[in-house]
Amino acid sequence: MINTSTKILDAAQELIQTRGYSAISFQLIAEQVGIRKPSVIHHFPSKASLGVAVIERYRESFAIQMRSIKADPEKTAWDALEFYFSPYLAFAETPNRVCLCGALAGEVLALPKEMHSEVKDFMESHQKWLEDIFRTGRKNGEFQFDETPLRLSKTFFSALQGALLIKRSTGDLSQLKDVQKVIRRLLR
Amino acid sequence: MINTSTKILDAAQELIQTRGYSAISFQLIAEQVGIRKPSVIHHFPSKASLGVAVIERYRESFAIQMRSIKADPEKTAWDALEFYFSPYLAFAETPNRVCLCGALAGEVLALPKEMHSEVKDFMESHQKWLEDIFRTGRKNGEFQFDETPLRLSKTFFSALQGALLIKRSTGDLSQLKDVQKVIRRLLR
DNA sequence: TCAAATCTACCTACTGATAGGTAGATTGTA
DNA sequence: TACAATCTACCTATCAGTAGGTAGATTTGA
Repeated sequence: MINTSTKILDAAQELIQTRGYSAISFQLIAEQVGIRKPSVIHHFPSKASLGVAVIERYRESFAIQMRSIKADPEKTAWDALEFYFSPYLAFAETPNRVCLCGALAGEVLALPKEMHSEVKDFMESHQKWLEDIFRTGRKNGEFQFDETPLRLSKTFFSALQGALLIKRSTGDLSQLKDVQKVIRRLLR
Repeated sequence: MINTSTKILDAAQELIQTRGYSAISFQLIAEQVGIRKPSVIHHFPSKASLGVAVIERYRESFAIQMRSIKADPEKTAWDALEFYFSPYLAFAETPNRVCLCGALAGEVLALPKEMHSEVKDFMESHQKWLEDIFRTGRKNGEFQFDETPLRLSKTFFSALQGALLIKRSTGDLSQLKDVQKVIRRLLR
């Protein structure tokens, strides 16, 4: 049996990823979970605290998976890259769904201050992971490229986030698939 | 003397680019322009009609400039690319400002239906322009690349839109500058 | 061991603020 | 004088959040 707090976090995360933080409300989340609005507020006393909880859980689950990939000596840089690609593809399969932090970045000015640094840290840590994958892959001969790993990670992270954004308005899944294809080919 | 309708469109566009469509209101726009809320509604009878007007004006001004570049036989593919880059840089100089359609794509589900196809058409026409620049540039020997112009345009358009999005949350202008740098180097 | 105290989860009913939008009077100008 | 632009005053819906309370499980202490 999954508890109410988790149900609220699940509902809030999905709603933020599909509709955005400004567009969601305690009322909407309560309806999804099947309880009343003040009961949601009982678990998360403000919209800001709910937002922070959603983003912290999201970052943590990403971080755990990335750490386990990096710790595994069996995994190649290609494995790590494909692993990094996989959640983007999963999001793109759901209509209108983007990366949580991509959704939040789109409306930072409408966000409570407590969430700003969470979004910023998310962006920076993802770019660091990618940079690390590129650096390691080139060092061990898996990847070939002329750019610096830093600039390359910025470009390709931008492209992945942008692809989800664009796919949301065109409905065309190939936006993301083609971006991932191009990234793979530019590394060979 | 610039007329009230134009002032309203200017204010609405800037507010959408910095805060998003959901976050703006007739009240806020009225304050920026220096009139009362019902006076704004006199010019644009609904929020949806204002949104559509903003995006149509934006698309048209972009289209006019792109047509003039393409019609000019003096202009090289590099010129066209640098011209295409310039508004992104201009947006990035203003804190929190992104491409209008990037901002709108981030919240399509919160948008009135009339605006959906406008955003979609914007995305598709921008990718077509880029594809055309890449195809022409390769044909006349200015650019070298192995990918198809279509996939390359999707990737780089994604990267430009994504860079603005990310820059908004990190505040780091180099996100966009590095992406443009990488694109230039990958074409040589 | 049994009852009082406390905690958790949820409820109904409300507040004040703000949203988009309307009705109708007033003002400025050609 | 006629019309567009602007105004004040208002509407209803919805927002985040509060007040005050109920039901039932858990903990505490004589």
